Amino acid sequence: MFRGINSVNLDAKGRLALPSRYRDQLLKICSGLLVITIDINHRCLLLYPRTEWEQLERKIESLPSFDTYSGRVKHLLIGHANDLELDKNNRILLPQELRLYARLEKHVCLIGQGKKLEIWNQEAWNNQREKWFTENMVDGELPEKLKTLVL
Amino acid sequence: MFRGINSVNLDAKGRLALPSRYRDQLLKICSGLLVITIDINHRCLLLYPRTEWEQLERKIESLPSFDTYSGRVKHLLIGHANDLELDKNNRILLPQELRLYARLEKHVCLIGQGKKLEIWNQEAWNNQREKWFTENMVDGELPEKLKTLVL
DNA sequence: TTTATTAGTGGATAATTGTGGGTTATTTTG
DNA sequence: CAAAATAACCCACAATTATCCACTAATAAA
Repeated sequence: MFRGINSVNLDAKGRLALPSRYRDQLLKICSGLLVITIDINHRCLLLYPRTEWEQLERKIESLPSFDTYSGRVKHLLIGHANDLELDKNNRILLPQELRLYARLEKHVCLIGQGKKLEIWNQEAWNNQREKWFTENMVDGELPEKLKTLVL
Repeated sequence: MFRGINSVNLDAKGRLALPSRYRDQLLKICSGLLVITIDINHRCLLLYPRTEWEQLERKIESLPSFDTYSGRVKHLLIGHANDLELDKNNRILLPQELRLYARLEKHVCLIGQGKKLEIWNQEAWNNQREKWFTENMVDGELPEKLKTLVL
């Protein structure tokens, strides 16, 4: 399980060093094999252990072929997915295409989100966070599950 | 499983070099034997391992004969299917007819989509992608499977 | 404080892949 | 059947990528 924020720097080649606390975990559950893809709702990237991704991919693939929205989700998620592997220094090389999409330059944020890690442009993350704080939730729009959630 | 985007160039002869990461996989599952056909929903091409295609073809053939849409699907998919084989440099020669249909010139995109690869005119792909990003999904129109998908 | 160990960073080298084109074989066409 | 067009095959160069190594900073132990 991934939790917490890390602020990390990409090097000139677009490599990202994962926080060492994730290292053993990743080697154990997926031998350092990962999959990275884009997030559809925000301009950020999603990093999955290969094993986790494959489960998700099966679900995505089984979405109906002739449904417009399903096709879109398939194209965007699977179409942008890249296989990655940890190098000996605990780094991954982010594909240029995805770096451009998420507008990643030097300063990026790693956000632990359970089964996956999110990778944000640092500034974009700060802005998004501010937005979430200031925007109010409208009660009528909350799904049942959220309404009954006990923190 | 095919995933991810590759930007590739057709050479003057209309040959397409497949990314090397697919090579071993293709030789293993179908000895480099492929089938290419057109996509019905977009102006792009679909590339299947021969083995995959044959399974799909059986399903397509069994579609009801007196249904208008089924007939259309049969004609378009099976009618445009071409057998291809990888050459020694890991390339395939795209039939001219199909190249014209998908308006493929020099710059094309290869999009991994699970069991198949899609081949797009690069510009067409970029446009389509932008469209998908900017158009919002309408909640009421989402199929159940998509609504409950957890990324 | 000093030393040892690990984490983070950068870069050189070697291997692989992408790309182009020349040559030979095969098919098509008049 | 000859000529032209197309396709298959092969080689070689250029560009990119992966791999490896080395240095510095940071942390922990002595």
